[in-house]
Amino acid sequence: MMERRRTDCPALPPGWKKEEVIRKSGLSAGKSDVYYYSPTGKKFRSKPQLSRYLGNTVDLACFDFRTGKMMPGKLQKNKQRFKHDPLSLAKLFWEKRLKGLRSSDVTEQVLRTMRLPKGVQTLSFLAGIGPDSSDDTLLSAIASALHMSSVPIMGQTSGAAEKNPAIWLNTSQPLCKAFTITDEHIREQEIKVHKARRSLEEALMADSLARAAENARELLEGKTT
Amino acid sequence: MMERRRTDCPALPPGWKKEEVIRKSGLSAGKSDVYYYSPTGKKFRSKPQLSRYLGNTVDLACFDFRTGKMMPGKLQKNKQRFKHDPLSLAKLFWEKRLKGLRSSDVTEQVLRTMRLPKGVQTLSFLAGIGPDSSDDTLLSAIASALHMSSVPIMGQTSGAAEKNPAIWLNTSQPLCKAFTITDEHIREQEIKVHKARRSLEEALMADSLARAAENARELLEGKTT
DNA sequence: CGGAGTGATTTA
DNA sequence: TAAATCACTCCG
Repeated sequence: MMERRRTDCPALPPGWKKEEVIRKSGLSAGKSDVYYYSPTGKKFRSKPQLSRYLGNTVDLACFDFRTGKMMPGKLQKNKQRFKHDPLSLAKLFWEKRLKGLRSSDVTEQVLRTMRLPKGVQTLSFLAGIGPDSSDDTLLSAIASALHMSSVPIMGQTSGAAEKNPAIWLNTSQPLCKAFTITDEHIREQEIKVHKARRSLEEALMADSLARAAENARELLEGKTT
Repeated sequence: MMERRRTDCPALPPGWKKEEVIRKSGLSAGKSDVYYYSPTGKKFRSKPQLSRYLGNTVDLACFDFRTGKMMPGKLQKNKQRFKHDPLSLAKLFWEKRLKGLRSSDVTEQVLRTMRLPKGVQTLSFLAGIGPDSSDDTLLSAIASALHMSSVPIMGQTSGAAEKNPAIWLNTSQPLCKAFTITDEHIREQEIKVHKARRSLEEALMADSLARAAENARELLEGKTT
């Protein structure tokens, strides 16, 4: 059920165990904490603490506390290394999105996630969008464009949506977003999951759009510069 | 200038405070971080974060986060720095992309698109020499992203769906988004908090999207500045 | 689990 | 390159 199993850690001397505990609530819900246990059962919560204990018996310079593995490329600059490897990029994408989820301050999380990287932001001026516009504008512009051009409109929405007062629908417009939030009975864990999924959705969209827009920008600038 | 006293910030609404903290160790020792505190005590660590919170309540275009003062000559953001006729170029661009819209096998397309280094992506869609020998990759990515973002999460509790985002990829949905959060139980202590958060979330998102969609509609219907 | 403090990454 | 933003560690 839970991710609380202590696993062997090959990167450390025999007998050392690693454990990862997922945070269940609060601002950092979904994030995890990593612990290590010495052969004698002593718990270690950070790399410095581990280092102090092991002294020079083990060189932790390349030891990545979170993953529990030795990272040859020394420092955490490994991230940089992967940046240009397409496969790693794809992996990182999912990993990042799935992990960097905040559940509590959802409002800000979502808005921040929806903020588009440079590519799209640059594009926004192409779309003639005013200074006031948020990045959402561009997202919607794209969405609308797609919609108006080739995406068929299926039926509106389920009855659930219609009943909900929080819903926002504008049938006169190509882009509709409906929020249906029913909270009769709440179970916190459930919320986290749902919110996390929503964050994931947004993340996926933003990321894909960012990449696409980046190309667009390059194209357009290449033509005009 | 020095330590870490919270000072009033005249450039912001009454009650906002500014603080500068010098980093005392590590590689970045000696550098400083600037924080702001809302009247309610919430801490802000960057201008974007501040912006998101203040919304259009305060125009931060000229606000210099580090100094805490308005700098009239500082308009770095959202400014017209486009080169030729961006609007038509952009329109043309999207229009072209839209024609090759494909809804099948979007999963793979998205993944492939995300894997491609941006240089390759640009080339492939410019020259039509991509792996799929079409220049629809970008658009498909966008379409997929939109689909993903648009796929409502109905109340269903498919475990598969929760764990595999790709499952959403092939759904055909209008550009309507329905968020359904089904709550069962929640610890009483947290009910208020969560409800408050959701309310805020709804309000912000609905408003943001409404404005965005409106802008998009006007833009695409030919509104020319 | 929170969050101040610092590293890492992105932007200008 | 530095500055700004963001992410994460680490310890209470």
